[in-house]
Amino acid sequence: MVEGVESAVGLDRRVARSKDAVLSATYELMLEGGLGGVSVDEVSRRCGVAKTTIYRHWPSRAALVLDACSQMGVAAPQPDTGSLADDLRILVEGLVAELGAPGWASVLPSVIDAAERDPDIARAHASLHRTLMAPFVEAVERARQRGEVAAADEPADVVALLVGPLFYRRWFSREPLDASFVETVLSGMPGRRPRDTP
Amino acid sequence: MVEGVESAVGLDRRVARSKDAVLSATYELMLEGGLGGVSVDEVSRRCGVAKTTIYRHWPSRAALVLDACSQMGVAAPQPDTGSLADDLRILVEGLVAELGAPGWASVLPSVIDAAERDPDIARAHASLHRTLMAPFVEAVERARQRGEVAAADEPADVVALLVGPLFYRRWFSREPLDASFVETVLSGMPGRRPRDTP
DNA sequence: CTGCTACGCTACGGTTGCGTAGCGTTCTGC
DNA sequence: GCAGAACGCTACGCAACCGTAGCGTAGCAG
Repeated sequence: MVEGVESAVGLDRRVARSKDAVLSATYELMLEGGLGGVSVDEVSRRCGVAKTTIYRHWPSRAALVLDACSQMGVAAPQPDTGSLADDLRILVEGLVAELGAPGWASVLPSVIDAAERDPDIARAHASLHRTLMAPFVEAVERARQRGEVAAADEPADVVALLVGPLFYRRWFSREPLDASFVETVLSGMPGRRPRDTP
Repeated sequence: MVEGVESAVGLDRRVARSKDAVLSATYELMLEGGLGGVSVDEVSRRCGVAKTTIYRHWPSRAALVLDACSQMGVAAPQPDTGSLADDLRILVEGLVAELGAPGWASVLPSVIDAAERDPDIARAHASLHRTLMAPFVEAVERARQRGEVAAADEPADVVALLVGPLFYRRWFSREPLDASFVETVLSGMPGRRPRDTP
């Protein structure tokens, strides 16, 4: 990693193989026990890569967790139907599916908790959050340029009103995220009539 | 705790004193490091109560944490102005203040994370959540009986639309919870005209 | 083919934490 | 006062985890 000659890309396949295995096992452990559930010994046991090798690639447990953390979320594809309501419906349905599946959704609380006290994790969380929410913000931005949303409305605010209730249901109230609730949330968005006058 | 004769209420002041000190220190440690930041040794060190004494009152670390957890939130006073908008404004401003202060707001992510995998914590979280949100639900219920809210609207849904964005800002997007955002959230509630036609 | 590099293995040392045991002391309720 | 409960103290045993060292082996690049 420091040699400066051969580390141009990834000349040694052994390195790539080890790193992949380690990161996979780390991610798997995160799913099971949150960030705190990751231990280097257990990662080593799981993926068959020796602990010494792990420490050859990451200087500490924190660095490993942070690395796995940073590669977590995948942005949803950007919809572009020309209608904000339709774009948001697509995005929300994707998000709801993600929230119900065992993936980053089950790790995020742990990340948020850690971010409360660890600046490095806070940075990773910010980046992850940006990635996940970018399509939402972009959809609102475009709608604003089309005049579908008032110029005074901050896209970030609109997104908060939309996804806030979804996150709330998933983690805070732990009520089901059913279709009817999704409808209720969507019907409060700009470009639609308010939900008490349908 | 098992004697059955003297433990009627709290006959021995020593017990009350120890328990109070231990629970206080436990709560303090929670504020600093979340549920995972609580260790029996550290609690003992902090409050000056011997570790053996702690184990005389709680069978395990988990039981202690759970106990401290259960005594966490305090319900806001129930407003009753006769207007849903005003009631909600009062409640929301109280909640925003709480979210900005170092109290249960900084521990909740940790509780949520633990609840994801620990049924006992999940129960404590459900109870805590009920306590914190009860005034909101009650306010909406009353408004519904006054006809201010459509009978078809579930109070829990209305509350989710209201507080979801606040929680989202506090923990997920980590943007400031300023007055203008609070206004944006409040203006989307029933009994008010939608925010794009002021 | 050869030399370098990554790797696995074993074995540490140190820390932290859980939960228990035994004993002497102090406080409390009666 | 007095018996008994609660407490503090010290000292354990055990497990998990972090991070390091040394050595021999296997695989890669040239």
